[in-house]
Amino acid sequence: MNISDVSARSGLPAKTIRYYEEIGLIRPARGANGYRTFDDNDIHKLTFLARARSLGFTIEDCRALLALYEDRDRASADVKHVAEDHLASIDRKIRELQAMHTTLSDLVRRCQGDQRPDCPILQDLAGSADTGAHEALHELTLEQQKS
Amino acid sequence: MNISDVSARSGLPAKTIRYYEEIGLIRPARGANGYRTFDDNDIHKLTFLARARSLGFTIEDCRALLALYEDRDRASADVKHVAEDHLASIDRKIRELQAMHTTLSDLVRRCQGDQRPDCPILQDLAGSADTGAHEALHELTLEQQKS
DNA sequence: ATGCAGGTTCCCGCGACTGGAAGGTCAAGG
DNA sequence: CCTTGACCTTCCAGTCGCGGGAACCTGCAT
Repeated sequence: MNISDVSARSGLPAKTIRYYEEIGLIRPARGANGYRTFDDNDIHKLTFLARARSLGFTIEDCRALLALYEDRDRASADVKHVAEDHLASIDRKIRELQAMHTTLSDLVRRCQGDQRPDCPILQDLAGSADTGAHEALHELTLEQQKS
Repeated sequence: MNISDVSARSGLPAKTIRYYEEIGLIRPARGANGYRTFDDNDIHKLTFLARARSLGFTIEDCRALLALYEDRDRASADVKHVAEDHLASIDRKIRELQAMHTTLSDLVRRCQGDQRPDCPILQDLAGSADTGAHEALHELTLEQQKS
């Protein structure tokens, strides 16, 4: 099976599949012409990777998960650990985005959006700290800067 | 005022301030020794940028917002437009992350996390589509791939 | 023989920085 | 005057996960 077929089956662009080989996630065979030849196991791995990536796991997470997947003596605790760490980072990102959303939607709501130059959004960015939202977000982002 | 003072005041790393100059967001003066010399306006712009970046605006958004900020004849509608676009992209990201969170937290919850190899997380990644969550997320990510 | 759709490698670019090397400058202390 | 150490400068490389495109090779149909 050539790369474009595998691309269609896995949903991954051919470029991505080549990249995954380059970084050692898969090792497809090569035909006499130099073309990559994918077997069922390669395809299986690629769909695994596509699914893991779609859940937001990093490439290195995927490498670890793939290794665990192929290790029949793995402990499910190890898998769960990777997933929980990722889940926590998703949580952090959601909270960060929600804090932005809160502040921004408030500013947008208060902006007339007409031809006049007066604009609460610019006022906030310029540091006129009369809204309270500024400082609240600042605290939040400070808390989250560790990650 | 030298760069480390400005860094302390604006909260931005010196590296970042140099980068902002490089891409033309600020144009600090130079002393006879070649050191950057920042005036109040530079500092004002940098705190503006720090605030805008902390709200998730891209650098190009920041460039536009800064230009609007300095244009006394701007229409607040233009500012609002930039902010609304950004707000929409924040919304998309939140929904994407929430979809991941839903699926992942379900998988984590169902994983025993012990010494045994059986693991619903790996089963899902491997494509055993008996949960229903897989397909639901797939639909979602397909919808969102446009952005 | 020709065309074209596939495949291959290679290198550059993205965004928004961050780290580090190599070197110039400044103020204080011996 | 010399040294030390903290600053400043520029420049280059790396991050993450690919995507674009050049230049070239292969396979198959006409």
